[in-house]
Amino acid sequence: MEPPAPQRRVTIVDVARHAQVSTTAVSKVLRNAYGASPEMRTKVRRAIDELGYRPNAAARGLRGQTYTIGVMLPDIRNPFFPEILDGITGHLADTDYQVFLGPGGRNDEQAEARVTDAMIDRGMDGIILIAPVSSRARLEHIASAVPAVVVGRHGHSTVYDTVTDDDVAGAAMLVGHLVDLGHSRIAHIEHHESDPTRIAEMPNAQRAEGYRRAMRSLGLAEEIDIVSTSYTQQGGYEGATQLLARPRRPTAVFAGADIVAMGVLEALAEAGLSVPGDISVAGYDNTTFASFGPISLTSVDQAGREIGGNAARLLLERIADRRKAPVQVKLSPTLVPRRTTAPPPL
Amino acid sequence: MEPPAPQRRVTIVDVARHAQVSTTAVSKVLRNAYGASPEMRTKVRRAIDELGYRPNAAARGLRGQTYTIGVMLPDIRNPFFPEILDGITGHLADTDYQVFLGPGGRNDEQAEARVTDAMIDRGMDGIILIAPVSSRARLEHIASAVPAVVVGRHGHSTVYDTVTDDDVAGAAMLVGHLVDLGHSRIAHIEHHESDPTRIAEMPNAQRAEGYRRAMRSLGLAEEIDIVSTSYTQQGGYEGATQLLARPRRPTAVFAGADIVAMGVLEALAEAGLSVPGDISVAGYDNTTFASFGPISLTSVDQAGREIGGNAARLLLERIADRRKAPVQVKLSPTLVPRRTTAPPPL
DNA sequence: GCGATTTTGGGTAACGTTTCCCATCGGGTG
DNA sequence: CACCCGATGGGAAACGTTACCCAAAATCGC
Repeated sequence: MEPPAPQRRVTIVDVARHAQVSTTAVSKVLRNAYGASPEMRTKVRRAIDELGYRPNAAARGLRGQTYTIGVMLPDIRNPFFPEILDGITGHLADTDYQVFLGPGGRNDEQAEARVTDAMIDRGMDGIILIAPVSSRARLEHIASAVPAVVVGRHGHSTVYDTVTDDDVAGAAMLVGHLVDLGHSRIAHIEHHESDPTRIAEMPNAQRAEGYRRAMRSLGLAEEIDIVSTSYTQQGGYEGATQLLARPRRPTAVFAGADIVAMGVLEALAEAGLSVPGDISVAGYDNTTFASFGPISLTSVDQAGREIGGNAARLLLERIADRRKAPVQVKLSPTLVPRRTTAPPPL
Repeated sequence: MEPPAPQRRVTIVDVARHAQVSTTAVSKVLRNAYGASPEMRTKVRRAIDELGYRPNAAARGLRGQTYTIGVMLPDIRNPFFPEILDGITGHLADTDYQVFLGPGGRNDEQAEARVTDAMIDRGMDGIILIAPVSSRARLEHIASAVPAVVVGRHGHSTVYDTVTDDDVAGAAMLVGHLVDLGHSRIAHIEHHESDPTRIAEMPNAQRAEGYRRAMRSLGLAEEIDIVSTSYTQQGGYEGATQLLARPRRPTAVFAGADIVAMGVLEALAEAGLSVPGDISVAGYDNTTFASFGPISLTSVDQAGREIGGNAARLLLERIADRRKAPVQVKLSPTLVPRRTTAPPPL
């Protein structure tokens, strides 16, 4: 008794033999290439179905395309990514491309390098980098090896396309909202960024800049008050603690990200302050939990699906023509007022 | 002026020439295979570094391994997955394997099939399926094509290993906790499952079963009250609405998942009921937002990292020996009491 | 009708690795 | 000193697909 033979996979040769044609013909049919008559097509397709043939991606990759798109995701916990991903997969659903996600590590350039290298090694046809923290040079290096689209990094490049949300405008909208409610002492918690090559490109910097500009243009330059921590719950907690220690406490806190706002809410609750009665709080990203009843956080919604859809579209265009001129798409966020913002106490 | 040649990638042949050895020798060094002297190894490694050579995964895949592990993720929004993923990547960090995530679709067997087929087409060395909804037959089919580990499906198989959390025990712990607080009218919101081939295998069914058994063994068989909706926020909202319409309202609601509990909290808030003053609420999964200050949801923590770590370990073992006997690992959850549960109103 | 052109189909050489061999070389054994 | 053996290195054939050709047949233009 032999062990059951590990059943060799059906190859293009098997299909060719079964359909009584050449492998070239089968290949042409598979790729909808020129040079196959309608009868040939139906004959081959029938053989494919009968044998349950599926092309071997490795063999294809050796010759060129792998029909695979890589999406680098630095932090899978960021609840904002699913929206982008939906946009990407939605756009790619009708194509032959398959999307795979490469998990990076939070703020970890090395992990990003590892993942992107792995994608390149695997001959992926294109890469979408979501909010990468890698240096500009590194991004250009990647893009020179494979068609790439960068999401969430402001700043132009000659080799890759970018899709961003207008963070400056979003921050300004939020400040406007708070001012309309009657606030003037509005503080901001930002993510600390030290690397000079990245500084202006990162969304956190843009949000802080949008905050500054809006405050100035609304005549509140004197009230500008920024605390630098990080875009984490912990960062929000610490930031709020610092703000509460101010002699003149702010009446509203604009946290640079929803997760930061969570930390702020926690600190305020511990301090016995009510939201929005004593102090208003707003986040950014409109993540899933922002809408949860007990939280109901005022936030700014980035058009996640559109970001993803645009990224996918640009990538396909770049795959089709690697030397096309790079495009920058900037989308507009929308304000989502909820129950954590209200007029300041009298 | 030529356009800059698209700079051919460095191949094993280039390395061999540069080191003045055969490609065979380079290959041996790369794979730490037998038949290369120490001097040969250093010489080749130097050439690899100098040229910045990286092996082409497609070519490797054509001959055998791709050093790629696929993780199928049906719902990227489920905030419980990152823990599992951390466990997986942590376990695989020191190996040559690279992890890629394949996004499925919520409760979408077809999407799962598409992703898993794509993984097989790409010659991935092994696949981890997280909480798949596919039929048993389909899972066995996958596992017969490639080493596979299934996470979150109870029920044994002869071809794949499984890693699960003891959902029956987790549900029982939660019921015990509520009973200890003094509750007896404890209702449960479950995810409706109709497919008979899956029914006993799915975690939702196990949680409901754990609830039933615990209620019975605590002498509360009469009080068993299950509402069947779905594991979504909407499902929680609807479930709670149904429960509030009961003539004898429950004093505690055990939602089958944290996200369900969010819907419950929303419905209760709308009904003007306070939590936990009027009614206690508990979830399951201990997702990130459960710990947020304003929510502070009592939940059950699955040992996510351990689940992932075990899955990765079992997969590597199975890759090493495809005919080893299948293993079932069942881990124990822990209760995380927070502020949404308290003694019932008098 | 006849040369020119288009359509149709296939042969075959890559692509970059791995793996199965075999050849060579030193040195130990009888 | 003949023989054998282990260690070391390399030649060459796959792996499954695509793309560049070329040949034959069918169609077209006049």
